[in-house]
Amino acid sequence: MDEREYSLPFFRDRGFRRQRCTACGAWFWSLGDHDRCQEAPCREYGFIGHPIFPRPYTTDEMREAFLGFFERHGHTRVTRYPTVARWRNDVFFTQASIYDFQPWVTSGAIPPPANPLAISQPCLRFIDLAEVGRSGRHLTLFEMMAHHAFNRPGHEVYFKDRCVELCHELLTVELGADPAAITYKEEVWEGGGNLGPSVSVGAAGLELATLVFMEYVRDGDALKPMPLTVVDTGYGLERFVWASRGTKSAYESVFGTMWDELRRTFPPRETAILIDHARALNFMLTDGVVPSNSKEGYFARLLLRRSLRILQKTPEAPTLVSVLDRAARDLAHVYPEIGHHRDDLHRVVEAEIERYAEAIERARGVIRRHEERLRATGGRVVPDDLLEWYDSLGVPPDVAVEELRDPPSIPDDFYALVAERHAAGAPANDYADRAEGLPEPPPSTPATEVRYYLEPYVESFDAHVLHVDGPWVVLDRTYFYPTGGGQVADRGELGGLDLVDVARRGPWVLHRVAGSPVWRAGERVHGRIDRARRLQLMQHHTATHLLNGALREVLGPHVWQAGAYKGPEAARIDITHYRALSREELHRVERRVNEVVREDRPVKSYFESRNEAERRFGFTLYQGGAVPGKELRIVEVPGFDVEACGGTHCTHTSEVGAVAVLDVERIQDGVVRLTYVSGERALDVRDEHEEILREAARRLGVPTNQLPAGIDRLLGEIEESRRAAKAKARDDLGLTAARLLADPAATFTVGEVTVVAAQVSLDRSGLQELARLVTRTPGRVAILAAEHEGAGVLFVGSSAPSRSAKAILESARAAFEGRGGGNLSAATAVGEPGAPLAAALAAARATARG
RNA sequence: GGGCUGGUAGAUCAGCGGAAGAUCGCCGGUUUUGCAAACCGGAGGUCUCGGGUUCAAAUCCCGACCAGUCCA
Repeated sequence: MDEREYSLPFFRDRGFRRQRCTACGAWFWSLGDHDRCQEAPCREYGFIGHPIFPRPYTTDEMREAFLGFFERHGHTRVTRYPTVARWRNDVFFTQASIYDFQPWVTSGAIPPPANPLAISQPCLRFIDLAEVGRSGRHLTLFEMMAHHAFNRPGHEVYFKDRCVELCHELLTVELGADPAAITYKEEVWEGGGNLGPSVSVGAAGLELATLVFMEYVRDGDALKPMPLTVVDTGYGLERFVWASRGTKSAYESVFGTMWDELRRTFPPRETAILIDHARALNFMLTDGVVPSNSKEGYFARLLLRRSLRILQKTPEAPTLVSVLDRAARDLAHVYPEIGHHRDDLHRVVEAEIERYAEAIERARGVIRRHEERLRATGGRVVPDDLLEWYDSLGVPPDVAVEELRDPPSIPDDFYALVAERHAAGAPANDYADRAEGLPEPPPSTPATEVRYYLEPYVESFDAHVLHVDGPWVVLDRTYFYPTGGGQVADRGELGGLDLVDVARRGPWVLHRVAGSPVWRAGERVHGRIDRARRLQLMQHHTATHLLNGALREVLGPHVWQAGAYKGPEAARIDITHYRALSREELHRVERRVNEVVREDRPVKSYFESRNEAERRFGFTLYQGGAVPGKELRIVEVPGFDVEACGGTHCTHTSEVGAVAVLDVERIQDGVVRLTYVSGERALDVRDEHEEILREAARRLGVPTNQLPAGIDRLLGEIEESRRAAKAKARDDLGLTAARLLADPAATFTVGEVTVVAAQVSLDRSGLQELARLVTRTPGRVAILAAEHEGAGVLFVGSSAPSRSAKAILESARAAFEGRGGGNLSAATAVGEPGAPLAAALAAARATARG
């Protein structure tokens, strides 16, 4: 990046000098003279015992100082976003403040909530999980304070120069740092195909902030200016607090009195881990993560289980729930939503604690048995076994070792070895682009005016064609609902052609018709919506909201929508929940939903500013993932359910008719799927079910209400006749065995050994059973032959140690070109079709005699 | 989303190519004033499901389903 990018008027006018770090070689700007940049590792920490800021701040004070400063300097304070980044499919968690605005705001698709804005965003990062408590500064939960500006052509807010000036003023004027101590290091930031200059702000060995200026798009080797440039800053709240206190580790500065409290029981490292994890868990669980074995849920489980292990090792340790509560109390000063649903959060945690105990219990059994088996054969447990057990049973090595009589030593690099086992490549981070495969209208095409929100009951309308591309048509206005929010697109007719799909792309609604329309731009066309289908979709969509509300009421506020689909045949909703639904819970949910339907509550749909809506309803608005836009469309059933939603809805709950849940399944750990129908479909499905019952009852010849009893009787009869058939077959075989033993043509004796040799008419398993009956008495040999499916089968059984079944079979095999084998007590072979079975039988008989 | 374990009697599990087992529980008997216990006997199985390989599959291979776990 060209050095002119960094030569800002602010630096030049204020007397900053461009200098070069003798350690890392980077250029930096400073008012003071430094041979090195003021960041680790180029220089060591100089602020321990000598704080960078003249007075100590608490975390809350520092956050307020930052936000207040930027508010006074023209920024709007924006509330935090959830730590679970539901609006993105490439990451699980919010890892930086700019994540809040990606991808829609940074791409220019929608305006930011305020411009410029200031925020302190709680972020979760798990990359350095192992360093937490060890390094003295790493955290899984931290707050990134930031000021952001989004500049469009003609609407410039501020960029590099003003940004650096604000930063410098914050540090030196607001917080009182020595201006000469600060260095601004020149760096380059790159990500997501964009890049730009960035400045790293350091003092006394500590990197305090990074100022990033997204400015260019990489186009091969060339750089093209971005139409929208972004000021992306990041100031580590915890670092600032640490810098104001200069304690040995950041934890003592950041964790306040909770640190001192837990330190009475735990060593520093464990204390730091417990508090850090408790803080992170409070945010994750409050924002709707349910611990599980996959996706974001796994990270909650990881933190919970790590904390549990520490607590379990210490006899006088408090409970995990009380540690979480204690951390929540500190956070709730600024984030009142933390701790709001304390009881529900406890239930979630207790469920996970129980599951961990079960997993460990299961593991103990496996480990003990494994060692016993090894000891029996003179082997012993090796370190590799510990790895295997951690991987497949979830038992940490120190717990496994407790269970062993002769434990191996735990490898020092245990967790590195685990990582090695999972060396497989990372999953593809695909931004699923729904627009893919859709035509792109020319940019000059005016936006489609969407009418389905305002007048959801309109059935036919006229509109003008704006653009035609193959079967796709763009209109100036439309009442057709495009696929979105889990609701499938409308059908109907457009200009006399069947409408087969509707999709949204940017500001346009694209209509796909069957055939090739020859319409010109400006032509007037008539649209007619498939009314019955649309009504059904509306009913399903509203039913989804009602169900969601009822689920949260019955199961608790940890329930979040994790996906939904509303089709004309049925609808389904996936929810986060820590176990399968019981019949009783489902029953209560169903009752509640239908109660709300009968109460005929209004379903209000309206637009509201994002900030106002979030203030009134909180982030549970975003059940279907985040919705872009400064204005949100709110769908509210007062006192029951409020969601940001772009779908079409009934105006009163009674229009839903009824909601019938057809199926409940646990689709993965932590996620339950409900499939249901409403409206006309509920009646149809009820009719179908009744018909199935009636038909089943008719076939069974019982009244419908006696169906279960009738089935029991039938099953009993089947079971009985199965037993009878089995008994009869056994009896028949017994008779055959007795007959053969009494038949001198079939039976002869050699010394102590009785040999039965005969050709019978049985299938393969019949031969085996008969041989078994004969050889139940010791000292017997059974040589049985049968024709089966055109080929000869020979079965030899032996209870005489002197006669090997296998040897007898081997001697006869060649005679009928048989293939087979066996062991001392049983052997079988199948011959070639047409080969002489009698000869084989004779050969076997001869061997048994001899 | 990917890897790894596992799915056999009511429960916990063994068996890992040659004729389905153990322990507990259950039923019956002996013994005992009664209970517990001991001893003897018995019932209980579509070895998760579907394909394949093989003379032969609970066992090996492939695929589903279910559960557990680790990693992103």
